[in-house]
Amino acid sequence: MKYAKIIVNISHENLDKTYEYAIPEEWETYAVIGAQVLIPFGARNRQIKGFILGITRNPEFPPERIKSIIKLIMDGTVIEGHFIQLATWIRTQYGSTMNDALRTVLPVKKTVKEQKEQYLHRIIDRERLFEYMEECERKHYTARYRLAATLEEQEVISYKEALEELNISRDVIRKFVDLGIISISSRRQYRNPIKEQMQIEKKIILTPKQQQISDEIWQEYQSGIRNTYLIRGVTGSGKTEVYFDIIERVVKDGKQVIFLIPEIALTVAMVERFHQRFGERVSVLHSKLSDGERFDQYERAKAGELDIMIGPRLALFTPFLELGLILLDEEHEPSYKSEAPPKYHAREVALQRAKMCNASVILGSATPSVESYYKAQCGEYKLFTLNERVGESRIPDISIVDLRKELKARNFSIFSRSLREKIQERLERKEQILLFLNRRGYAGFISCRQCGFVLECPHCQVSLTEHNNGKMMCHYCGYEIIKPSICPSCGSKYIASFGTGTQKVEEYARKEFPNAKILRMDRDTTSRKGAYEEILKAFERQEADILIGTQMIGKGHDFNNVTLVGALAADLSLFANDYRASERTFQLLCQVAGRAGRRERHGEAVIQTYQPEHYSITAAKKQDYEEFYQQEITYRKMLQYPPLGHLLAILLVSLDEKQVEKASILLTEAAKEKMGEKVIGPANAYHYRLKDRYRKVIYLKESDLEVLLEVKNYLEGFVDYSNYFQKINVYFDRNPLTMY
DNA sequence: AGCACGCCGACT
DNA sequence: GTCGGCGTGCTC
Repeated sequence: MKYAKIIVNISHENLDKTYEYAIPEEWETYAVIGAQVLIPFGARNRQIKGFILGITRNPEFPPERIKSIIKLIMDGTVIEGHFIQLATWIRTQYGSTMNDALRTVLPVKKTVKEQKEQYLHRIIDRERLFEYMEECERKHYTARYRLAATLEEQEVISYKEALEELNISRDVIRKFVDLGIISISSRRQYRNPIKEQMQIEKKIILTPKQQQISDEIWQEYQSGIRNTYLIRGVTGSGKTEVYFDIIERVVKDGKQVIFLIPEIALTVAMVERFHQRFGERVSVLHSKLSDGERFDQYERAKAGELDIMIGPRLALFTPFLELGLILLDEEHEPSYKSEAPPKYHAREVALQRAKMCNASVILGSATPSVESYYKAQCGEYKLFTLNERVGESRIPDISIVDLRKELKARNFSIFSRSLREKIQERLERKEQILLFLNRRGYAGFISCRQCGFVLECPHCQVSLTEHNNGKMMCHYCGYEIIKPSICPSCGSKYIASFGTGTQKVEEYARKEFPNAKILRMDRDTTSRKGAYEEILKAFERQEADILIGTQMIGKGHDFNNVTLVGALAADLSLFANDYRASERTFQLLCQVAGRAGRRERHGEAVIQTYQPEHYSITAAKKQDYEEFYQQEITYRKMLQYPPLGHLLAILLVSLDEKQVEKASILLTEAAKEKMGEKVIGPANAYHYRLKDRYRKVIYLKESDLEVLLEVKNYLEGFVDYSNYFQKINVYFDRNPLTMY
């Protein structure tokens, strides 16, 4: 008798394990890994769906208690065992529940998750509710009273809130629905269909260099070699043309292609270009599509109606049957890393999927991630470089302004003298200006405005961040000191937290340039739907002279009339408290400088900084990736940060402060047993208290990935086994992009 | 998630 | 005694 290990199709943590079922003989040939099955579950044997994760002859569960599979579900949604395998790989690599891993990989399970955002609405008036509350009080229905009292105050509360904060069981909520006191609603998603575009045949002739890259990759492909390629091409060098040429060849060969882009905001423009070149056999897949639309795209892909799928991360899981090539454009972008568990990196998963289906991978970027470039240097990836810009556009002149000198000259404004002059000039000439505030990862570090000194952790070489208790702290190891009042390096009293936001910049700009029309783009002004595009379009139509924004303004749109870009405080991201700060700063500065003078007009960029000698900034001025990389890799080597070592963040979250404290110590001890002093922490997370939950973080640093994954597996088991973790959520994040 | 079980206060 | 609310623990 054969038995199947099955995971049930209900999204709940308690059910995140496999159950063993007997396979009836008549189904044996179809019962393969990845197959969908109908099984009896629980005392009532209610029929639910599940997936086969493995097959065995020796069950772990007492055979006499094992039930049998009812039938296999073969309604066309035969999910390739391929995806189950990929989910298993993701689970072991990144540490998540199997359910979470399956949900990201399989479209079917996605819909289950969406029901989660539910709300309880009071549908009777307060008077009648009062009556009911009295009745509850009389009868000592404590849980019902709690819920009724809350509903008396607020008409709507979230399902989750009721369960967790009021400690109400689901039965009570169901009872309230039956009694007609409340109704339950769930949030819906918006439709966002693809606009059909007329197909315009455009044949572009590649430059010799572009052609050479395409030919070389194609030659290998044809002779059966599957490889990973990294194309480093400066902005405007025509990487896209190379992509298109290879895609066309792979498609003509009868294989399918996945083209990944970093963000949804960029899809529309990209899809248009693909439509013009490849016609109808192209589609998009992203989270803003409705369930139905998304389902259709999966179906079309499976039915062989599509050759190319474009989209952010999730497009990676398009069920193509003969995948030949995966491309990642702007491969260095942090949005390729998932923020929700499983916290996978699309680049790594792409490589894994490619390996499994015998496909090639092309990574492209003007400023590749240090990880990828390192692998290219080691010969693991094949590197191509495109150094020349195509057409007339030239690289802008970039100048660096030392803000310390501004202070000495008693200029306390956020605009240096030279930037102010240049802005004035552009305003007179009716040209446009982008002001860029580099706020990513900004975490309240302290710097000296006289000498540029930044307080750093002596153990981790990241900047310390300020806490409201007057202390400075390291979020890797928990090291802390009392906030100094004078600069430890030069004794100046101009030492303060660097806290300029975009609103402040706007205020200052209005004061300095009262006649200029100013637009601001940040999280506040773009929270409304479509606001992002509106602001960009308005600026494109030259309805404003100055656009102020964060890294959002660095991407996508080409502004013809912009001839000046100012990075107001390049240091802001340089001293974010994570080891990728330098890399990110260099990438942002290169990108944003590239926004100046995209076409015939010549552009200029001004970088204001307290750290003019920092290699991220000097290399950005020269637009010299090689120089930046050499510096950065030495530093990573020294501290064993990725790509030379591996880092695993473990985040513990709980409503109970004491419990999370205790659990974090236990987990640290367990980790230390396995890998000794390579365990750092536990420390309080940067947002120690977030949404009423307490958060502790532990870091593991290890050069051997296999060893690290082994320890991670051990700790996962430890968490499952130990009683101390019942009310604690434990999240794993390997090579995190954000620091906790 | 859904169901059974057992505890406990309230009601006849 | 019996009924019903409410929390807990299990599901192959």
